[in-house]
Amino acid sequence: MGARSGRRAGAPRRAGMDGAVPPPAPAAPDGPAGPAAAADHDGPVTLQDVARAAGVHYSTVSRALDPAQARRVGGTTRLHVEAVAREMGYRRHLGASGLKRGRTHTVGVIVADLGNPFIAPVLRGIANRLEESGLMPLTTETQDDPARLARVLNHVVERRVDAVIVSAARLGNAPILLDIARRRIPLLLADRNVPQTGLPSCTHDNDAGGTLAARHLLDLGHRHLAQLRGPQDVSSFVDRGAAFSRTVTAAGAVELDLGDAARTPSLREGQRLARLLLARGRDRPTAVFAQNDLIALGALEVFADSGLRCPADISVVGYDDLPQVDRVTPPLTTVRLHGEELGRLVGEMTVAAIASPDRPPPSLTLPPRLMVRASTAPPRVPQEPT
Amino acid sequence: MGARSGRRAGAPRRAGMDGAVPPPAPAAPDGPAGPAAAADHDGPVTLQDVARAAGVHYSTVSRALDPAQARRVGGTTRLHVEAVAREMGYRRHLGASGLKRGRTHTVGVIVADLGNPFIAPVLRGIANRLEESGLMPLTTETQDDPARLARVLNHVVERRVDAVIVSAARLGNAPILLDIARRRIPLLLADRNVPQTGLPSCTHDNDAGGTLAARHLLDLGHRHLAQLRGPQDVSSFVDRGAAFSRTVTAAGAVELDLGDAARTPSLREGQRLARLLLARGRDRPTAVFAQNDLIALGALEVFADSGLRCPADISVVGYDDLPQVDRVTPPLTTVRLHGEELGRLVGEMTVAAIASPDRPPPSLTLPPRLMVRASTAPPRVPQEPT
DNA sequence: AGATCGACGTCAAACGTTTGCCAAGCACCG
DNA sequence: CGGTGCTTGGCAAACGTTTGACGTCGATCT
Repeated sequence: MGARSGRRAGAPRRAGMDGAVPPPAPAAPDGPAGPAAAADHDGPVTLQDVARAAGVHYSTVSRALDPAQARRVGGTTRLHVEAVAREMGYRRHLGASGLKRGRTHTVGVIVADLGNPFIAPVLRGIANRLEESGLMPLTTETQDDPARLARVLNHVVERRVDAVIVSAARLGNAPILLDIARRRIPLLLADRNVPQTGLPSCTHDNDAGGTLAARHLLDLGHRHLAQLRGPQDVSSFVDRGAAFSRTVTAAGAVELDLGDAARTPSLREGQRLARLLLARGRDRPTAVFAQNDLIALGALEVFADSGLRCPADISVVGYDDLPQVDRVTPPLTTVRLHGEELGRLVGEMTVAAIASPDRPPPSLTLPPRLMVRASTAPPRVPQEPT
Repeated sequence: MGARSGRRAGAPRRAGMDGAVPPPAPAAPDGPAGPAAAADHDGPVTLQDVARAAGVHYSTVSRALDPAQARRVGGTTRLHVEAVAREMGYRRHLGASGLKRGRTHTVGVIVADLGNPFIAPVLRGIANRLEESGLMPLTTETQDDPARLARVLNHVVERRVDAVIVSAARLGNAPILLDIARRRIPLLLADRNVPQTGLPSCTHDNDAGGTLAARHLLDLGHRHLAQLRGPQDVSSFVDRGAAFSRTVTAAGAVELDLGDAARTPSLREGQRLARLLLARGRDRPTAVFAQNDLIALGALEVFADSGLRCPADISVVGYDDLPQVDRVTPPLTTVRLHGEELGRLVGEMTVAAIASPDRPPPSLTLPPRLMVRASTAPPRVPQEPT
């Protein structure tokens, strides 16, 4: 080497912002993070640059800066190198590092809908847990579009993420998920399961949740019930629906089959289903279980518009306990999930899966909890008090 | 290489799921994305592997697969190579590619709080626009913690993102932001501005928004007003607050100075400010401008709890028009922003900034719009009808 | 004193791509 | 038939790291 052009010659150069920058104030020329200057080429500072400046070989710099290898280099040298590196604002190039080490310290996180309030705590839990292990989530949403899921998976594969967490899985996505698993990329399912794949998952106990909802309504005395179902290609909805039905039937009460389900777990679809329900006329149940809060909110709205009072005329149970549902009218009885905890756990599982890819972590379920509020009450005229 | 252990010997192995797998069905052995097999080593398929299988040099494969270079290779060869690559499930290693090309096709996106409903559409807008240009957002939240912001910025720098979009900027973050800019990483501010830095930004017109809110209340006849301020180190709140005050004063009405501001733009802080306001007793204004909807919701709750009726006793204007605020009681009058549009625009700016890093794109502002609902009404006893 | 050892550094070969350059082959033209 | 130009494909040098395999140098042991 040695024969590179000039060294620390030339003007300091204030790397960055040469082109028209409107306001003058450069404000704090030396930020807290150091000058970040002094490479003899443009582009970021490299190991070479630091090595030259510190007067050692670049492999020494690499070792000095890697805690795991730091004992391979003398104490004073290490301190010196560290000082120089900090001074120059060196940041290691994780892409290059990953090329060599085969680890990108990045985990793909794929969710269905960032706008669903339920997802934020989950992401927070994941991010916090991953950060503890030096990993960073690469989050994307699919909007429940299979084509988009495929594209996103492609992106994360190209980026060679260390693992993928999918919380956007629909039952039909099994093949494409298995394709990822076949690439030996650890794949974890969060919140939504796809049992046929046998992939490790961390979900809420939808079975328990559905049972909870049913039992509550039965205990109140309801004998005519119905469900406003979420998309039936999502395990969570199927499971909680099945548990609800099972419990209702076992109690000898009757469940009206609406014959349709929401295409997306959204307010709008909740409205549609509610209208469908009202169309049943005299057949109408005294209580409904909306398979998630958004559907419940949509339904409440339709009920109110058609003069039906909740809970006097009809009781409504939701699912998820979204942030504001205790503030709508009437405050919604719902099943509470602990999103952040779930995120944290799946983060934990991910770390484990990366550490030993051949031994996938066991699946987990979290218990839900019923939040009783004002949207449920005994039926006005208790049918068949038995 | 060559002398690695076994090849395609051994059982199929169902990659990554040896441990207890409950359901049997392997489901669709060949997914739509191809077999993804047949490298003579473990780990992902490389150019070398494809080249060997196709009987050409790996540089030829590289070219055949790059649309921009594809004309450098003969038609039949290209088709053959493409077929083999698809067959083998080859995915290019973006890390390695980025090392050579200096482009990661990744953009860091930093937001304050993923749980804030306002942010989801913004992220959607950004993601959609970026995807059109083959970029992928790397999204993280800082929870408005400066230390966390620093960590996150460090992460994205280490990953050599092509640009960074910061929507979590507080005014005090100027130095650390400039540190990024000094590294010649294009940096765009979304929603929140930091004027001192002169960085390009895309924000809502908070000046217009604050004016809109003030004018509405003044037009209703209110003469005694107050603001429930958001964090005063965030440009958006400062700006809309200033505009509000200016308009109120110009109209000769009086604004009560609460002497405090929310530490975070959250429901809880809204409650605190509302209690502070009530403590003023007989001094109480007839209308308040909450600088965002969460604060407004918190305040509404406190008002209701203390027997104050809205809008009869006190009018409330919010800001953001969050998804559910038309469904609380009373439906909230608020200023609507178009988050997705903002996201899209900042995505656009980002693409431009990456294309020509020396010519930062001009800043933009989007006009807000007042949504009048039931939380505002004329004061019960119009003071000084003039 | 010679062998051995530990500590500290350097060398150089990867990792998977991209790409400037060269060479071979071919067609075409004068 | 020689020259020119075009097409196609191979070669090899990067990009910034990591890391196994040496060296070198003192110090310690026998």
